Amino acid sequence: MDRYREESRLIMQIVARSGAAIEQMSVDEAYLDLSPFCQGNCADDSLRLALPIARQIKQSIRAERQLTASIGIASNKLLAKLAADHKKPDGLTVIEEAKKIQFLRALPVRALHGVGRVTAEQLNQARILTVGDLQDHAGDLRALVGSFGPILKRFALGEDDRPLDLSGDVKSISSENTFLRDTDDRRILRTTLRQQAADIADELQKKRLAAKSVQVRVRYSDFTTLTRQLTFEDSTTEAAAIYNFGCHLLARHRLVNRPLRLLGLGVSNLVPPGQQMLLPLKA
DNA sequence: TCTGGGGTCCTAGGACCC
DNA sequence: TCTGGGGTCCTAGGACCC
Repeated sequence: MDRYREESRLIMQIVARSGAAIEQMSVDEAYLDLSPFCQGNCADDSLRLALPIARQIKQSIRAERQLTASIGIASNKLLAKLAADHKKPDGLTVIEEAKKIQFLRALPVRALHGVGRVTAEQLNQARILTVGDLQDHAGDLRALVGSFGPILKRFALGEDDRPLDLSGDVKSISSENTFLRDTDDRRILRTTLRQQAADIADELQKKRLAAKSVQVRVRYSDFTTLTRQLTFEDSTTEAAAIYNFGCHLLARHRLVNRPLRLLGLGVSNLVPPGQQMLLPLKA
């Protein structure tokens, strides 16, 4: 895994040479905003101006890392991702504004960002199978998918105004383990929790953060999954404290009343370390 | 996919305060 | 004492993404 991370870092360095603003999504995926370098006479002209930059990135990755990369060029994140996935190992796909409706029509609804197993099932039951069906749907999608309705409609039409998230802010850090065999052996559970607390404390230190909430997660043999969390006034960076809160949560809610398939520990409510509590001001 | 691990966001209910 | 409304915080679960 560390090999992956290192490779990822090197490739992101190559990508960064484009000068574009970058939002890294995972070890092997990132969005680039090339709009400052690609101002054409019309939207599709601008997209075409991105082509040589994309070719250069692919070539550098191949020359320097002996790896292929798939790139999608489009006017927003939704379409760029679909374009990148269009041809997989070594692709370069442009979705032009003039052709986006047509490109989307035949795709299953599941292809759209935010449509997972459950939402796809909801839509399918209403006989909405493809993105084309969504485009043609006259009624209010809120009846089917709640507040996601208006966004889903826009996605179906290839419209997406989500900006790149360049902040790099982390909201939570967690670690979990699935046991080879379900267990309620306290020694095994304590050892696991202690290691997880140590890993989390390491990450907190690397990211220069402290946590104000601790959360445990258990999963039983029937796949029932429970989480319990605790928020405190002072923040912590210490493995021992995180471990203790984890033990406390497990005990207080009697979560180990049968063997566990999975045990997880996490922190959230992250703040700069050593931050003092703000005292309420009274006039 | 009889199901691994690390995340984010949304919703809904309850507690608490004014 | 009971009633009401609004706002905020915490908690838990679930859907989704990579």
